[in-house]
Amino acid sequence: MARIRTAPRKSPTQQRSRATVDAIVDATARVLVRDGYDALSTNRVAKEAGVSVGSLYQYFPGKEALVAAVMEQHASRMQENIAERMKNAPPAATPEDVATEMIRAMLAAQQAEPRLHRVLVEQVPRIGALRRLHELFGNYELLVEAWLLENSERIEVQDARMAAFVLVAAVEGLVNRATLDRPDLVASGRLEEQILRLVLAYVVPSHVAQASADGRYGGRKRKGPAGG
Amino acid sequence: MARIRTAPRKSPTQQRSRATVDAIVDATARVLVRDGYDALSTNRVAKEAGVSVGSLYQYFPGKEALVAAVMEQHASRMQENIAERMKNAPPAATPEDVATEMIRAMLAAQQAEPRLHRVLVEQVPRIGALRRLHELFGNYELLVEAWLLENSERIEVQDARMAAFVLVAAVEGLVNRATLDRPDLVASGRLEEQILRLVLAYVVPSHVAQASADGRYGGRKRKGPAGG
Amino acid sequence: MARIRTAPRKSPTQQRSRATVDAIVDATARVLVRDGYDALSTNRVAKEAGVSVGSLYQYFPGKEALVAAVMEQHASRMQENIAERMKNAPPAATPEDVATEMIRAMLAAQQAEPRLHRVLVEQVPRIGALRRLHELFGNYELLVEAWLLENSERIEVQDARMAAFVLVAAVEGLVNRATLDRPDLVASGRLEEQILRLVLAYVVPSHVAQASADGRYGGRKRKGPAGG
Amino acid sequence: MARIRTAPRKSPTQQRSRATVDAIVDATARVLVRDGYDALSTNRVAKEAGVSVGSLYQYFPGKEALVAAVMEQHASRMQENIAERMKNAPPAATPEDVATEMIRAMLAAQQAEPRLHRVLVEQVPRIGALRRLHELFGNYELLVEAWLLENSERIEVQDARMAAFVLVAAVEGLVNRATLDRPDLVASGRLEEQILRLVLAYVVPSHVAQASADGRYGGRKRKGPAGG
DNA sequence: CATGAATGAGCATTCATTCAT
DNA sequence: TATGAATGAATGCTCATTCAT
Repeated sequence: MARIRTAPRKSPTQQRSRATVDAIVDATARVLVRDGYDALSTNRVAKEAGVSVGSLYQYFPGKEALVAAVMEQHASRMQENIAERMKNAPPAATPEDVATEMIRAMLAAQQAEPRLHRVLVEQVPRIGALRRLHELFGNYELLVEAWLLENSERIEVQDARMAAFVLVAAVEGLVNRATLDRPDLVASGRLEEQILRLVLAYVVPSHVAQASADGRYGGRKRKGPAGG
Repeated sequence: MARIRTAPRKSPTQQRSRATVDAIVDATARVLVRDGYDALSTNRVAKEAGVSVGSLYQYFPGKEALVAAVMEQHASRMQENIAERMKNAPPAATPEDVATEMIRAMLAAQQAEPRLHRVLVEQVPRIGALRRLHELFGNYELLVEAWLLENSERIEVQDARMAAFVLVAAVEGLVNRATLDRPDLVASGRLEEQILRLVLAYVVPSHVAQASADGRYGGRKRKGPAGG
Repeated sequence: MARIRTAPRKSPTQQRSRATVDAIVDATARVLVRDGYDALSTNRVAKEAGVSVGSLYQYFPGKEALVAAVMEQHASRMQENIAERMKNAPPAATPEDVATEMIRAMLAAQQAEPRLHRVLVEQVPRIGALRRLHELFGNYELLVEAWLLENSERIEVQDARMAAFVLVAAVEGLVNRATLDRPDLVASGRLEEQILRLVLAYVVPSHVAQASADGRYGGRKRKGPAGG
Repeated sequence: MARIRTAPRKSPTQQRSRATVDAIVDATARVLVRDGYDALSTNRVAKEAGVSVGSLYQYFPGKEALVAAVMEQHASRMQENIAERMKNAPPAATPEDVATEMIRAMLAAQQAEPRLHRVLVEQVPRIGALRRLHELFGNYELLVEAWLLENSERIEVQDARMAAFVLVAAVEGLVNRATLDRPDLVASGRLEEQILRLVLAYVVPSHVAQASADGRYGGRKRKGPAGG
C-alpha cells in the first residue's frame, strides 16, 4: 500500500483552466456512478469530459487524484448543506431539538447525491480518500462535543470528547450500513427516530427512560414509571 | 460491474493439492495485508505462495475468488472464536451479562487478526465476497434479536428486528472506527464499557439511567434523579 | 511454420490400449465438431474421452496428432465407402456410367459424416493434415487416369495424367465449395449432374455436344447442331 | 466459435498513425507468410512492425482483424490487377477470347503474391476474414454470369447463375491445387490451356468438340468426328 | 496550454507438457 | 500403465503515462 499522491498538480488560475478542471471532476463523478471505481480510468474520464488525456494529466497526477477531487467536492457540499441547515434552523429549545436537527442534517446531506455517495462509501475506501469524509465527521465530533459541554448540566456523561467519538462513530456506521442495506429505514424516517433514541439514550438515559415509557422513540409503552 | 464468479473451481482431493490450496489462501491474506486489495493480482499471489499461476487457476477462477476464500476463512474463524467463547462463558445471570459477553466476543474476534480484518472491511469492494461477512453480521443480528426477545419483559423496544439491526450496525461501525483511530480505547477497555452503555441505554434506558447515576458505564455521579 | 509431428507415438498392442486410443480419437472428432479446431485442446479431449492427459500423451504427441488421426480415420472410411460402392456397382456399359458412379461415390463419401467433413476441410488445412486427404485424391487421379486410358478410343485427350489431375482438382474444389456454400445443390442432385457434364465435356466434348443438344446435363435443348 | 470482431477500431487521421497502421498490416502479411496463421499473435506482429502492442490495439481489436486487413488489401490488389488487365485488353472478338482473358487475369492475380495468397487460402479459418475473398469470387461469378448471358445464343447452358458458380468454383480449386502441387503446369501455360478447354467444353461443348478434333486445347487429333 | 499517438509494464488466463505417485 | 497435480511459457489485452506536434 504505497502512499499515493492525491493532491492536484497545480491550481488552475485562468478561467479556461477552471472550466477544464470542473469538466474533469464532473466527468469523474459521472463515470464513478455509471461504471464504478474499478472501471474508471484516466483515458475514459478524459473522453467523458471531452478533454484530452494530456490536459487531464496537467491537473491531476492520476486516477486517485481524480477520485479524491470528487470526494472533496462531495464532502464540501455536504458540509455546506449542513451548515446552511443549522443556520436556518429555528432556535432549539432543548438538547433533544439540537440532536434532532444535527441528525436530520447529516441524513439529508447524504441523500443529496445518493448514488454518488453510495459509490464513494462503498468503493473508494481502498484509497485514502475517505480521510476527507472522516475529517468531516471529525468536525462533527467537535460539534457534538460542544453540544455536550453546552448542555453539561443535563448530560450524564463524564468524558465529552470520548462520548462525541462514540456517538459520531456509531451514527456514521449506522447511517452507512442503512444507506447500503436498508434504504427503506432511511426513507421511512424510522432510522432518524432510532438514531435519536440511540444518541439521547446514551447521553441522557434518564430522559429516554421517561420518553420511552411514553412511547416516543419507538419504545414500548409501559405502565409503571421507569427507572427506580 | 458484471457478476463475478467467486466460487472455487474444484475441490482438491489429494493431499498434495490440499496443501497447494492452503498455501494460496494464506498467500492471498498476506498480500492483502501487505499490498492492499488493488495491488493484489493472481500472478503476485502465485509467486507469494511459491506456486505456479497455472496451479492457482486450477482452483480459483480469479482474484475475486481468492479474496472470497480468505474472507470465508476469516469469517469462519471469527465465528468459531465467538462460539467457543460463548460456550465457555459462565452462565449469565442478567441480560447485562449476556450483552457484555457478546460485545467482548465481537471485539475479541476482530482483534484476532486486526490487520487482515481491517483490509477486508475497508478495501474489499462490495462484491459477493463480502456476502460472507454480511452473513456473519446477519447471524449477529439474529443472536441479538433472540436476546432481545428472550428478555422482552425488561426490554423497552418494540421492533426487535429493527433494534437488532441498529445495534449491530452501530457497534460494528464503532468497533471498526475505534480499531483504526483509537486503539487506545480498545486496549484500555473503555471502548467495551462505552459500547455496553450505548447498547443497554438503547434497549433499557431506565436501567442505564439508574446505573449511570451510580457512576457505572462512565456516567457522571449525580445526586438527585436525572431528567426533568 | 515448423514441421509438426503428427505421427502417433506408439501403436497400442494390447486390447485395453486399443480401446483407449479409440476413445481418444472419437473424443477428438466430437470436440472438433462441437467446438471447432481452435477450441480443441489435449486436456479437453482427454476429459471428453474419460481418460487422463497422461494417457493421451502416451499415444499422441500433441494436438496435431489427434487431428491427424481423426483425418486418417475419416479418409480411410471414405476410401472404404468408395471401394465398397464401386465393387457393388452394376457392370458399367459406357464411360459415362463409370464417371457417374465415381462421382456419386465421391459425393456420397463426403456426405457420410458431413459435419466432421466440413470441419476438417474448413479448419484443418492449417496443419499438414490435409495431406492425407490429398493422398486420397491422389488415388483418385490414378483411378481416373486408368479410366481415361481404358477408354482411350473414345476419349479426346492427349495427356491422360494431366487430364486426371485437372479433373480431380476441379471436382475436388467444386465439391468442397458446394459443400460449404451451396448445400442445396448437393442435396438436390444438381451438383452431381453438373459435375458429370463438366467431366464428360472435358474428356468427350463431342459426346456432350450431342447430349446437351438433347437436353441432358442441364444443357439447353436446341434445334440444329451446335458450333460451326 | 463465437462471432469475432474483424472491423478496425478507428481510422487513423493523422499522418503518423497512417504509417503505423501500414506498418502493422505489412508486418502481419510478413508474419503470416513466414510463420503461418496459428503462430501469428498480436505481440509478434507488433514486434515485427516495430510498434508497441498498445498501438496495435489502438487500431485493431485482435488477431482476426489483422488478418482481415491483410485479406482486404490482398483482395483489393487482386481486383485492381484484374480490372486493369481487362481494361487494357484488346477488344475481344469471340467469347473464347473473353474467357481466355478472364482466366489469364485470374491466374495472373494469384501469381502476384503467391506465398501470401497460399497462406490466406489455405490457413485462414473460415471466419469473417474470408468474406472479402468470397466477395471477390462472388464478383467473378457475376462477371462470368454476365458473360454467359451476353453470349447466350451460342451458349448451351440453361441456368447461367449455377453455371457461373460451377465454373468459378472448379477453376478456383484447380488453380489453387496447381499453384501448390503443379507449378510447372502454371509456368508452361498448359494449365491455362486446360482451364480454357474445361470452361469452354462446359459451356459450348459442340465448339470444343470441333476444336478438339482440330487439336486445339490439348485434344487429340482425330480423323472422323468424335462421339457416337 | 491542448492534443492524442505511442509506449510498455503488467495483469488475467490458457494449455501443452511433464512426472511423481 | 494410468493418473492428474503442477508447471510456466506464451497470449491477449488494458491503461497510466509521456511527449512530439
